[in-house]
Amino acid sequence: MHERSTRVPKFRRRAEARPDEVLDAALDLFIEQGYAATRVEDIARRAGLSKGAIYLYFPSKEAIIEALVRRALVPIARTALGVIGAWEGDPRPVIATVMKTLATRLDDPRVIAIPKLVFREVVSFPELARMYRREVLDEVIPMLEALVRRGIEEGYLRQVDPHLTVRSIVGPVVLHVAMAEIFGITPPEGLAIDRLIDNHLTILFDGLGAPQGSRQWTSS
Amino acid sequence: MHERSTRVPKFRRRAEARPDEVLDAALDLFIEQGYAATRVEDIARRAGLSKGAIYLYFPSKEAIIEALVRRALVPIARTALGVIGAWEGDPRPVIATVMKTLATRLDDPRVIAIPKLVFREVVSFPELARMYRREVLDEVIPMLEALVRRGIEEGYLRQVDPHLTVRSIVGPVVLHVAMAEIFGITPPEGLAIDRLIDNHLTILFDGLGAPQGSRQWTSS
DNA sequence: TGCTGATAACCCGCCGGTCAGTTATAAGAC
DNA sequence: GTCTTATAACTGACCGGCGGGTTATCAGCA
Repeated sequence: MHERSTRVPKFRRRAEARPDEVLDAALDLFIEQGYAATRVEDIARRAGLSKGAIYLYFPSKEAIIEALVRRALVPIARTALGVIGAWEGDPRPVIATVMKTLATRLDDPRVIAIPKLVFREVVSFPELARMYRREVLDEVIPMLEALVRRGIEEGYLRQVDPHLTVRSIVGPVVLHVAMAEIFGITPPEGLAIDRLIDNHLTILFDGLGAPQGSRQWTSS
Repeated sequence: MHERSTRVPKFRRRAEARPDEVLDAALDLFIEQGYAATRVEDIARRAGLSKGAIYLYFPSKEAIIEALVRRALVPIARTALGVIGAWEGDPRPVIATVMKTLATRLDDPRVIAIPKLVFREVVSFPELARMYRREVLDEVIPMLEALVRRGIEEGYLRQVDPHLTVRSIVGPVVLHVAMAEIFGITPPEGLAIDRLIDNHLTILFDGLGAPQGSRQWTSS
């Protein structure tokens, strides 16, 4: 990651790049050891600074984790918006695409780290959960709900509760990642998230029940 | 030591009950404020003790959380074992029963608190995750897998990957509870976990797609 | 010479853990 | 009963380190 050269220029960059470097270092350490166990001094060292310098850019340790989550939210929300927006006809291909996109993104340790952080620290910092809900969930969930609702109205989908059905769509992926992350429980062949998605979409669209005119929804 | 009485109470004020009382108090506080933010003194006060007395029963703060999780695991594992064991024929009714049982149990704040604790503290105490995996997951998951596998072999279920399919079965319930717990996102009518299960089982068994031949335009 | 980014020693409140001392309980002795 | 004795159960003051946050000072640059 960081190369530590012996001839290190004392005053390197302009101050503009510093905050992001601090956040990068903090994210690494929060992933490794969690928020409470990470000292500000650790963050400073990894960012190539002294502890005091941290406080030139952030007023407190808590401000670091908030800025970290806030910074991560921007691209997530932006990505999600584009995909679903305008769509006519059968919503199933859209669902399949969204799932694959989601799976790909969650495969990145530095992406999955954010919801993990939010979850772990939510008791100490409720503001994190509010941010995450406002910026991500309140954008994505209603969109998926609307997608399901329209699919029902247009006769493509069975009569189900759109709100609850969103859980049936994304729940398995979340659980898959969570089990791998926390307990190290993965399929014999590794994470195999693509295979999970395929398996799940088959069940989701056509049901677990007996074979009857099954279809393949894998697009790759 | 001189012991002569067949009556068990050797010398007690309340020593026998103390460890459990301490664990109860600790669970309450861990739920409210998390492990790191809870002082041993807090636990002692709520249990009606002084801090020093805690260390008569537990060697360290970490031992408290371990004992807490361990105590919770016994009934969980025991419950799960009985349900699935011997079953012939269509596995779908068993799955439905298991799901409803799971949902009911997770509705209890003091039950759901345990996996939440494990998840939050897993970075600091990997032993928690190992315990949880060994005592709960490694018991339940293979059983569900075997259920699915037999269902396939006997022609009741579609050809799917049994391992991955377990995620499609329980994932939505986990996500439902997690969203409610962390972000306060619930259906308009409240948690409605029974309705979630019904909706999910419909999709799981029969698929999200409209029933064959009934792909109709909106029928009121 | 003055400004800025950065430092390292310092301060101090917090909390896990300890321990000498105190109190409650029970069993004999009478 | 009640006095004595033994000890389990418990207390609360204390310690030590740890880590978040501060500040006096410096080093480079124009």
